[in-house]
Amino acid sequence: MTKTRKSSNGAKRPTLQDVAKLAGVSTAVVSYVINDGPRPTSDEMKLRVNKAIKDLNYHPNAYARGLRLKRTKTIGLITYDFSPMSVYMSSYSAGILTGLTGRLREKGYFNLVSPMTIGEDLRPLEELLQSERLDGIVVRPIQAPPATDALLERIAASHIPCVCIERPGADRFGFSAVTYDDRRGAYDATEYLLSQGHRRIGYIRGDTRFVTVHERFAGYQNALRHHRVRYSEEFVWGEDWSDSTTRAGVDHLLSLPEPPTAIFAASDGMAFVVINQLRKRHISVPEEVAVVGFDDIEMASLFVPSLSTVHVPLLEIGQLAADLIIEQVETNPEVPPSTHVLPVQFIRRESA
Amino acid sequence: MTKTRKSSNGAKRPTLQDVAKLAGVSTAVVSYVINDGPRPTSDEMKLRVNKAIKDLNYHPNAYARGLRLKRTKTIGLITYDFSPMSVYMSSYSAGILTGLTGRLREKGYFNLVSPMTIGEDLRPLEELLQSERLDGIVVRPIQAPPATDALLERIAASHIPCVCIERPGADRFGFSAVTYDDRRGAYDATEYLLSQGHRRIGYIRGDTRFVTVHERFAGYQNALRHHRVRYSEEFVWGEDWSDSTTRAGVDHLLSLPEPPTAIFAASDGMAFVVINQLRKRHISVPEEVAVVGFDDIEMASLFVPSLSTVHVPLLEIGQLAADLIIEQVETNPEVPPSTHVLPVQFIRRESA
DNA sequence: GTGAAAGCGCTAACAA
DNA sequence: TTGTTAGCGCTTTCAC
Repeated sequence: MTKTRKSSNGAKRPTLQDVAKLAGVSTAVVSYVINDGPRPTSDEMKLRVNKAIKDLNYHPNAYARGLRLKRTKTIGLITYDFSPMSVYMSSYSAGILTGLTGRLREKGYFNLVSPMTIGEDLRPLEELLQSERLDGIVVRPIQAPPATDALLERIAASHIPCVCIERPGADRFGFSAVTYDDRRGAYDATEYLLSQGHRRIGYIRGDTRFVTVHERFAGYQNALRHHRVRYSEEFVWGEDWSDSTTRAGVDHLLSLPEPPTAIFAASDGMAFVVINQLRKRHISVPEEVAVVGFDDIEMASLFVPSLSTVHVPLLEIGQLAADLIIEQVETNPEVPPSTHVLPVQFIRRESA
Repeated sequence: MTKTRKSSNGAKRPTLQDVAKLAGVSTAVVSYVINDGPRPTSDEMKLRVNKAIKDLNYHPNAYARGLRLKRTKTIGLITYDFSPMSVYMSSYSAGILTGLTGRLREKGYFNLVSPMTIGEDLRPLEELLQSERLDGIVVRPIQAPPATDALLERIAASHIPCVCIERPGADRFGFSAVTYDDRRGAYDATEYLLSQGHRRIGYIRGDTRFVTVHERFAGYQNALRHHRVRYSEEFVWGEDWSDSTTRAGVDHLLSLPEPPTAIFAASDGMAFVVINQLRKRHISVPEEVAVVGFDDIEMASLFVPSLSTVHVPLLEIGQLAADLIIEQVETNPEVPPSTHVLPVQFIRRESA
């Protein structure tokens, strides 16, 4: 390979200078034409310049432009989870990511995914924030305000526009947020089970470090209370998402003198394990024990039996977050923060 | 607009100049200290400069540095799929992404995910390539060389180092590649079924536009041939991944005068649907019909019955791709392209 | 309408 | 060793 001009990349890319030279105009005019402003240009200039751009296959250098404009067309997605890479691993966040990346791209923005692990040193984050790489940030904190404050504090201190996804940050940060009504979803699912005549409903809770786990649990309790059905702590199980804990929960529930006739698992993933375990013990679903999940991930409709669950509009969450952050980045007079709570919907399938 | 501070972000970030001023040294020295070269500095300078950096909480502007060095510490991941966002949606690519992002991050690189849709206009890609945002590219083309040539052609023309994942590009591009031996995996899985006494093995193929689909199919055929078991076209079904096609395939196979005793689905997702459909028809798995899948996504071990399948080292694929692309970016004398074929492994579980 | 030129923040020659 | 300074490619003020 011949190494004529540039250090590593072979051919030198044309610059705005080259375009100007070829078109026989000044660099200013080229810039005006490209950006359609801020000064007007004659049609003839436009034509000449555009021809030169085509001929050279010229594309502006994003870094030069970024340096000058302090605008990078890049939005960071920061996740803050216990496992470094659960961003991708769960179908749940895959939905959010898909919505987010898609909408950003439509609007000409790039998406820099940066997964942070809870408890991890925040210095890499600091570096990312201060390096002026990002126009805006979408952050997905899964814990309640106190736990995520350190993270959000750093982001706030950076003065980079930020939108929270799933959980709002503490009010004082003034970040907009896109969340969904998981309490209501759990309420609806529980109410459905009650309407089917179930009076003893086991609840597999999930990792209690997640706020959403508390919200969903509250929905379950509210529904019971509202329908005057006795709530019993022995029906509730779980401190984490693990398969073993979930299976132990099923065993525990079945060992009760009056075992539940339905089990509400606070995530689809756990619901699958619950069904798995019930079947291992030769208990049919939904005939002997009904099971409902939460999230409506793709597999929910595929599973055998298909899973009754609460549909969370994951795609829409991502899209709305993209819209909000771009609005904030592009609007100079800061838009007042807003919190959007998206509705969820109970989906009845075979398992309950 | 007040020129003193910053345009949108309130406080102005400190620059290298500020550090130099505070430390009472020249900007060159600050740069030397930060980058530990290219000129030596005295320990006293190092101390003074580092103190100033701490005091100001200084972090270099990535875009200024990028403009100067032509190095952005950013690797693009370009996927080329039929659906715009299947990157995230499948557990399959989630595994690859996790490995890739994780390793890049460890080595101080950022990851810009850019999903391309097959048939889509390549102009956005062109823009990304020419805008000097990326140090390197990891591309995941799912089709065979001729179909992906246009895409790879553009990448090659940009002279940005590139590594192919899953499928190698045509030789002439000279890209390194990380792939896995899916033909062998299908061979092993088929051989296992044969060893269990199955002689009529249905094959659900998947979307034939994917190269991997052909590879896996070839493995199935090879195993049959090698063991002198009759291959019959009526045992093969499918032109896409859809649930309906898969279900129809099961119905078709069962309707044969001599229906298969085992079904090999070329992806775990389809295997789930196959089992689903078999159960709908009250056929027990694996007693009446054995089922094996391919990929070993997370759900495979969770499913009821747990799925016998071919384990693909998705994480390792991503990690190795990261290693290769960084090596290429950071090594000036171009490293010769290499193709790495990772081994796969048949995992026996309950379904077969 | 157009051109000249001053920087954005950084690195690395070139001087000292 | 350290300081001075010329750019990287772009936008935009200022002059014409």
